[in-house]
Amino acid sequence: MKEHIIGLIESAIAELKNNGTLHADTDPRVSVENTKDKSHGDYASNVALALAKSAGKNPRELAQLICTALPASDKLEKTEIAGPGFINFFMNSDSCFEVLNTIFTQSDRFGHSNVGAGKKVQVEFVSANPTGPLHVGHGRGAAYGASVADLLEAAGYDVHREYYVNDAGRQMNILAASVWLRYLELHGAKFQFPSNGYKGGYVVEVAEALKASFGDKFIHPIDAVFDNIPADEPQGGDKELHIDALIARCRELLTSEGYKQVFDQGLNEIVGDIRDDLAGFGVQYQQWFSEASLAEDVNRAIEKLQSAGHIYESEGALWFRSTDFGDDKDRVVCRDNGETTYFASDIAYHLNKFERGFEQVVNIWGADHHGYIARVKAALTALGIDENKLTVKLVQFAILYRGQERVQMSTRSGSFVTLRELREEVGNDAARFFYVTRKSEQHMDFDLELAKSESKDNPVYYIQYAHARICSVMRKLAEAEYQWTEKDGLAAIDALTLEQERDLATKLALYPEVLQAAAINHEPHQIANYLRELASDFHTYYNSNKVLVDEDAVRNARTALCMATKQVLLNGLKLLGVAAPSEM
RNA sequence: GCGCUCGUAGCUCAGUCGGAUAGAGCAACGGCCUUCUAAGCCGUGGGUCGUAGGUUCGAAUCCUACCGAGCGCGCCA
Repeated sequence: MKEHIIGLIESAIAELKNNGTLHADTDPRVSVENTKDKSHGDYASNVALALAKSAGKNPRELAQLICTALPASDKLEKTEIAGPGFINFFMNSDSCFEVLNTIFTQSDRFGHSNVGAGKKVQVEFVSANPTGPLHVGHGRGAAYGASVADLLEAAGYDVHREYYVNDAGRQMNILAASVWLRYLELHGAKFQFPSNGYKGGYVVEVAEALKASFGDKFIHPIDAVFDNIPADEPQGGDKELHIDALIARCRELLTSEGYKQVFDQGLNEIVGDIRDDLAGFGVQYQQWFSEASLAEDVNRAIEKLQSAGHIYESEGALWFRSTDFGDDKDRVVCRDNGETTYFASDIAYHLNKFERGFEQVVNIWGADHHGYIARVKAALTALGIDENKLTVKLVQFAILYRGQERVQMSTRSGSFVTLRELREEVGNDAARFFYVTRKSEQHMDFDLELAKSESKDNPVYYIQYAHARICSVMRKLAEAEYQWTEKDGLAAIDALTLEQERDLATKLALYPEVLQAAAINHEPHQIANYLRELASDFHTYYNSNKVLVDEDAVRNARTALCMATKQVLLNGLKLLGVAAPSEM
């Protein structure tokens, strides 16, 4: 419809150019927007305002000229000039309810588009270190990323969802050592657990699984384990040196084969747990990408940068001159001990992404990683890849409240609130919805009490209830032994004469546009807000008008409007990963 | 100190490409169940869009400076 109006205006402008009213070179993009106020019609355009200056006419006069030059349209009831020179377009009733036919025809694909044109896009999200269960902070990235991916798919992109598993590096070694020490405890060893080790209860569970799989295989006398290990922090030593020495001892005593078994036990148990957790949250991936599998790519990436002249050596380390590409400082890619850095892996990973043929890459990161964007983009540019193909979306942390009271989270103590606990407490639907109801870069307060409440305060229930109400009407319709088909409904569409019916249909017609904007801007909250408005319009209508009236035409038409609403609610909720219950 | 993300009603937040009188929900107050689910609906009040300049027909939106909040600034991941 909007395109239709743009077309009308464009041909009007073309005509004004022909008769010399407008300069031939004036070629502004025609802007048509949805009106906020119904008295302004259904659509409005500001072309006259935008062109007034170059045409040397006042805006209202020019608007009048454009209006007279508009070709006739059977979709419009009238046009008006208003305010400083806006042109308002009023749709006629038929074109207003055309959308019902479209919705029935396209059903679960209503709102989908092909703006993505099958472009391959990768969405990488969550990617939390597999050193422990996901906590509530990861939940927001999970809900957001999953919805963004679904939105892009609905917009015609070929979407690949990926989780980058940080299965290399020091943190994982600390986990392996922690698992092994807990395993020794299970076999009766007594000692002070390292202050920098992973202390969460899940480590003990992994140790138990290790014991179940391998029995006594990894037992060593505790004196041998702690012999000549530098003191831990509580004993006046350095906690980093202490844990590093324990890792080295672990490798030494278990040999590389045994160490790998312990390491893999931890990795697999925890990745498995994360995978189950996310699956329970309705979040699925096409691929779980292992950092460790990049080993060769890392060297290749560094060599590539080297041959392009972007690497130099200093203080025994290899540095990437990222300052040439807008970064604050140069970055080490290979340490003086010969080990490559995490950043080097990340360069390789991003190179790998583009080598796999993704035309667009979307990374969803916690806001604390924002300092990383510049260097990754610098690396891409240095590798000859257009940095604009990478979009990084930052997700701010959610602060949990229980009513007025802030819920404290502390990772160190191991007593943090896990995503799983959150899901069990408030339910998947409320959690998914609440996480995406605010724009991602906005700080968010997450009130557990509100998310749990089954009342009108809770927007999730409000929207779901609208869907359930329509399902209920359909059950009543069947009980009353009325017959209804989409065809009957569409045939009776003239019976929709109320203003509220028109408002509701107009809102339905807006959905494809909202979906497209939400997809392009990676903003699922637009869907959440839209659904709330749609539910509100529906409740208003439903409350003041009976659907199942005796008169066949009115009943059939209203039922059609309800069914169309039901479809759009369902489509929208699905994109947010929220269920659409048929009764509540 | 430098950088990133922000600052909109008492609270939580929308506000799309710069458009008309800045919107929702909650909270507050007042109404509506004999009727398809009251998990709902209707109404009222509530604003210096952090501050000060600038850009223009027009600024919550764009630019600059400042104030305030959070985060980041490692040969950790």
